[in-house]
Amino acid sequence: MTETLPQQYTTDLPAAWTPAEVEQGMYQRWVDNGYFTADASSDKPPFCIVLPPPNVTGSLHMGHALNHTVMDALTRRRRMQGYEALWLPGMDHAGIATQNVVERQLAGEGLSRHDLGRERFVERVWEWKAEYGGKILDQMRRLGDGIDWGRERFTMDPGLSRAVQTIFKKLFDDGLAYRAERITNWCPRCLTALSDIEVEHSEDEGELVSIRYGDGEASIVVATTRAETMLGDTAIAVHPEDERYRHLVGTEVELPLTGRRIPVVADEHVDPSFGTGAVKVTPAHDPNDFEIGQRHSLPSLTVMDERGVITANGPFQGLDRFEARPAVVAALRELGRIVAEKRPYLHSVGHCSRCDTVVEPRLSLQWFVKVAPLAQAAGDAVRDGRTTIHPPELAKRYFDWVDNLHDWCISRQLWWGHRIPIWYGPDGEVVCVGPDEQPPTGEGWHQDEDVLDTWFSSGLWPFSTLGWPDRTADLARFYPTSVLSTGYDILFFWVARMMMMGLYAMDGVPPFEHVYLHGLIRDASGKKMSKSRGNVIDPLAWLDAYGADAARFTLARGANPGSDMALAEEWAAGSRNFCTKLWNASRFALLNGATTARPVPAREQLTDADRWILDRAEQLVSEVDELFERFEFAKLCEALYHFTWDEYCDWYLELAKVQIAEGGERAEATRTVLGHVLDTVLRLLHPVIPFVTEQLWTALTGGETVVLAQWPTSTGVPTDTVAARRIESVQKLVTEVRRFRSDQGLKPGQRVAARLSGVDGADIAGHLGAVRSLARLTEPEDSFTASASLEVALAGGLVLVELDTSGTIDVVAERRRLAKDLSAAEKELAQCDGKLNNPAFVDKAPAQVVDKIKVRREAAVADIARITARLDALPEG
RNA sequence: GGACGCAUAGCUCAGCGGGAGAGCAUCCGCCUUACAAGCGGAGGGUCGCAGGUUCGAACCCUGCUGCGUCCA
Repeated sequence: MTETLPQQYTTDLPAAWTPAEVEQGMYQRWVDNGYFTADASSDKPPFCIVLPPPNVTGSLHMGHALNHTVMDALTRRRRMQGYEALWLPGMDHAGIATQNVVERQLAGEGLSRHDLGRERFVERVWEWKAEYGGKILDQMRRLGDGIDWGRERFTMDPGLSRAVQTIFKKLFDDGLAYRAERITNWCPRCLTALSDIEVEHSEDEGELVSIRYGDGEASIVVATTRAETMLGDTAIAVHPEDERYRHLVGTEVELPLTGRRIPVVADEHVDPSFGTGAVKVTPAHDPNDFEIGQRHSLPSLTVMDERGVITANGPFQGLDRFEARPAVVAALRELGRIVAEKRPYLHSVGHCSRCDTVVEPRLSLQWFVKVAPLAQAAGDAVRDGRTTIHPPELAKRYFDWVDNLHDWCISRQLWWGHRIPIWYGPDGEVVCVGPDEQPPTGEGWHQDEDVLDTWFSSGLWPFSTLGWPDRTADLARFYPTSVLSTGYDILFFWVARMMMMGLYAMDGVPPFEHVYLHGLIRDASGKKMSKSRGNVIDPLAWLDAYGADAARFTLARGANPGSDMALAEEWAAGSRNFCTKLWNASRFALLNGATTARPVPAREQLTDADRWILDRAEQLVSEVDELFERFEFAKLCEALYHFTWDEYCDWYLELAKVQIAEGGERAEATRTVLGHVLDTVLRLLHPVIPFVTEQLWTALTGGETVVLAQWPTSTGVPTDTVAARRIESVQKLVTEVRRFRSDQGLKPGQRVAARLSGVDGADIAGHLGAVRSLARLTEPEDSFTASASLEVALAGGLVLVELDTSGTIDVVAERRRLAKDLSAAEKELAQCDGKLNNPAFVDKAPAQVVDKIKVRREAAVADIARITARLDALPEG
């Protein structure tokens, strides 16, 4: 057979894989050729992932890199499986973050947003976006994201803004969006309300001050960590059953420093066992106090402005809240009102998740979404299995949240965002304006000043990006989406809200079939990465140093469901080594004429090694498939790594060398097996490491691209167990000889004459050439004198290997080697006897387990006898 | 304060009822004609502690300790 091998490809393959030189051009070719462009009109089954939109201000961090690797792998595999695969990109407008960035820029020019005015400021933000926004999109290209760039979306785009307005109107009309005066989480720095989950609690050091209110008989001690709020107290509350204070309920006591008299009220929500059992009530500055105030019709006295500066008349007016606190305490101390002070006092303090400023509960008029009915539906969709959460342990957390949800504060006192489509009339009219409606005009009409929470528009992402509210082809084709992949840290912020909004907007159809939640990235010692710790690893540094494939493989390989991932530079280097290994193995295969141009010959024309590696590849396909379906990225990477390195490279390539050396039909058959197995591996690896596999696969097959290659499927050929057993025997024999050689200090390259007996019984007579090649043994010649020997127990029987080491052997080393084997066998025997001598075990354990132990025992006994005999035969060392 | 998760080799993690595993790190020997980003070999663990269930527990149950996360 002298047919043409695809030589043009083999010679094209450089000696080394140089990702930096190849990746960008390769990526651009993929995009230009439209491989990632989804066709809504095809008749393929749909597969769709919407990208969790990164902030327009953001840049790529490891968490993104992980999530993108996952999404890309899922999408690429489906594409290869023949799905119409759409991975839809975009960004969100990040209200507070973006406004902050542009305000900082303005501050550099000595301006505030108020100097520009709302309209000009918003223009300015758009200008900023055009110039600096979306850096992350370019970084995504470097990662190799197989994304449909033609469908890129932005939450502030006209289409998505229209979706926001439409859904707001629907919520308003259904009575699910309402305006109310409530205590909300307020950031005195960002000057806006926040939703509950945008507040992060931490245990901070503060002070607990006990203050005596009233005098003499009518005095009550209350404790507080926020002394300055006492200026706004309008009552003291005690538990109605509390005997200590029963006589005071209904009376009034003097509020120090203010001269005001405030009532003592009885409220069941007061915990009589905490502190003195009496609490001060500041309805305008505390959510619990607000509730008490409502129940007892107490006035709400606001004593701070939006920046946290005291407004109450008196000596504290104009002080910041943190200056006012010690000042108030000092003044109270002077009056002899301080009963106790505990400092430092650890307690939970809320911080703005954006800027870390201590959140100030503030009474204000805000818009809310009534979430109860939406949350119920969102919970049910998961409960009844229409949407599956992976890993399932996280579903419980999801339920806990959606089942105990407070109404969602959606208005933000910002300028950058979707302005609330509510117009107020001169006579108190409130009109909600839909997307195709004209807002009312005329004297006294004005639009609500606030914008909507960014998460409100993000919540619409799975359908707004597909064209909703229009009934587009994309929407019909790709909704509900297949998988939503994101970190579990935004399960509530985003996933739960998309579930609520999707079910609400799309007639009860949930937005995803599967929700995959990956873990968080940590440093090598398991600590959270943060700028302050200085342990952040920049993914771009990895892309530069090791290539995109290595970075991706590292992340995918660490992605065990439900657990966080520790990362270190060595991990990436290891992945780079794997890519190099794959490269070199492919180069070897190609240099030796590996090909997919011919089909693999019929089984009976193949060797045990061929059949074994083909069967293993077959098993690998099913294993990888199953692991993909279960989102087990770490395990599927491990399986691919192990097969490629430990089986294909370490054994089959070595065995193939022997077969190719035979020449003729054997060599030709080997070339097709080499080629087909490599082809399978490259296709299986492509979703995770797209670049190197593309170059190798096109070189191997001459095909246009592996991006569109067909995903491997099982052929259904049954495993050849005889071939597998023989190869395992060869592996064991070779390994034992190598071990002997190493123990005896024989150089790896040194060829040693050897005589093998018992190979027929062990059923490996056909593999002597391979054994000799892999163990570096040569045929015994006439002068052969066995100076050393070892026995290897194989599945079929014992093999004796006699070696001519042309000299003496290291008796001490050999004795040590045998002693070790003996000790292992004795331990095995003891273990087996321990079980078999236990009547309860023999009686109750399943027969197959008992039989297995018996077989193991027999083997151990035989080993002991054999090794003991050899030790006895050994000369004194 | 409530809930959950995790404790397995030096490090990071698999395994979750019947012979303790991987990657990295370590030690020894090698530039053996694809690969020193490599090859061959080796060492290393009372599977957090204490009970219990079971013929049998790293694995199931209870308690404890330590660490972490989420919610208040």
